[in-house]
Amino acid sequence: MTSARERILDAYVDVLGVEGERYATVEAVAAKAGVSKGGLLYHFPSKDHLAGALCDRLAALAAEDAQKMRTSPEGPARYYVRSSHYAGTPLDRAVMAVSRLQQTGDARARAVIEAASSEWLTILHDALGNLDLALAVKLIGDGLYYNALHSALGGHPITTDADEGLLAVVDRIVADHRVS
Amino acid sequence: MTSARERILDAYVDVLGVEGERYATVEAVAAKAGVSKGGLLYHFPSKDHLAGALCDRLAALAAEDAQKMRTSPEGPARYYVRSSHYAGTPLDRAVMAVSRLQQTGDARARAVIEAASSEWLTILHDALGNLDLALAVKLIGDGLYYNALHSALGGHPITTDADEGLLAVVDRIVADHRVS
DNA sequence: GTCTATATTGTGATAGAC
DNA sequence: GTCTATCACAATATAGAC
Repeated sequence: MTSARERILDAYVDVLGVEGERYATVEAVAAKAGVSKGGLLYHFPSKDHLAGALCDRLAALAAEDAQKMRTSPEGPARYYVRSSHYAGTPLDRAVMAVSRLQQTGDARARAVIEAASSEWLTILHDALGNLDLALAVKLIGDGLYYNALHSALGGHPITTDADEGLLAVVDRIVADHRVS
Repeated sequence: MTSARERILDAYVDVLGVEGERYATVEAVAAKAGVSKGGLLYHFPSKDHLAGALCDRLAALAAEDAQKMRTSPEGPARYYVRSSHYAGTPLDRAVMAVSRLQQTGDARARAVIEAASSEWLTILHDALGNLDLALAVKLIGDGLYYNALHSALGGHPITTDADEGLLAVVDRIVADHRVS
């Protein structure tokens, strides 16, 4: 049995991702986690603490992912674009949730997204040797997140499969710039 | 002097874009527009009507833009990527505002963004003749919006200049695929 | 058309029982 | 550790004066 703390955090991610920030009330999250409002507020003294814990979780998951991306056999560019297709992984869900949080003006949410984003761009730049090219690849991945962000609400479960045609275009862009 | 209705709608776009959905209360919007809460609710019988009017405004601006994009001398691909850099145009501001609205689960916001998105992709597909390539270009533009969405909050005024290096990469991608 | 109350509801947070 | 009240406050919306 996972700890109550983790279950509550999972429920928060879930409600943020599926219903949106407006519906992620303490009561709704508590209900989803199977505890009462008071029960939740024992583990997280305020809603703000809950948000902070979520940001910490994303920071940890993003650091893990950066490591995988750096050492990926297919190369960071293909890895980034492929993994930017929403597939419901813990990282995907955390990014979606914190993106929603960030829209409320939460400064930590902004900072953690900005940090991860900057790290991913650095990895692409290191691998591709060209900042404009790295930016183009990064933006394709970000665009996938943007679309997921707009598709995921209102109970639409999304999970887009990695798009082979798009990946082929990315491969080609990268290859074309390498020979120049 | 613009009509009070338009002034209120402008204020709504402003607050949504700069402070976020959470702070876009009827009172805050009314204050920004220089009227009272009751004054606002005379023009828009409910907050929901206000949201609906904003979606209608975006639909009109997006239709205008699609026309410009189709007939752009630089070509739809370069036009789309260049104009996706946030420059504070009425369309930029409306997209940003409705994106924020969409995050609350508003169905009309979702529909209008989805419709514009689909139209832009169609134009790119028609111009480039290759759906995967059109998708890649579209995603680069969407990625720019995604980043603007995260940068714009908390009083950070953004207005990114069009990035010539990125545009050059896009030109090259398009050219490379045309000869094949 | 625009304002000042006021009613109503929803939300975050506290207190204290178990 | 978790629950059931309960409080304090903010937000939408209404009513009626001007």
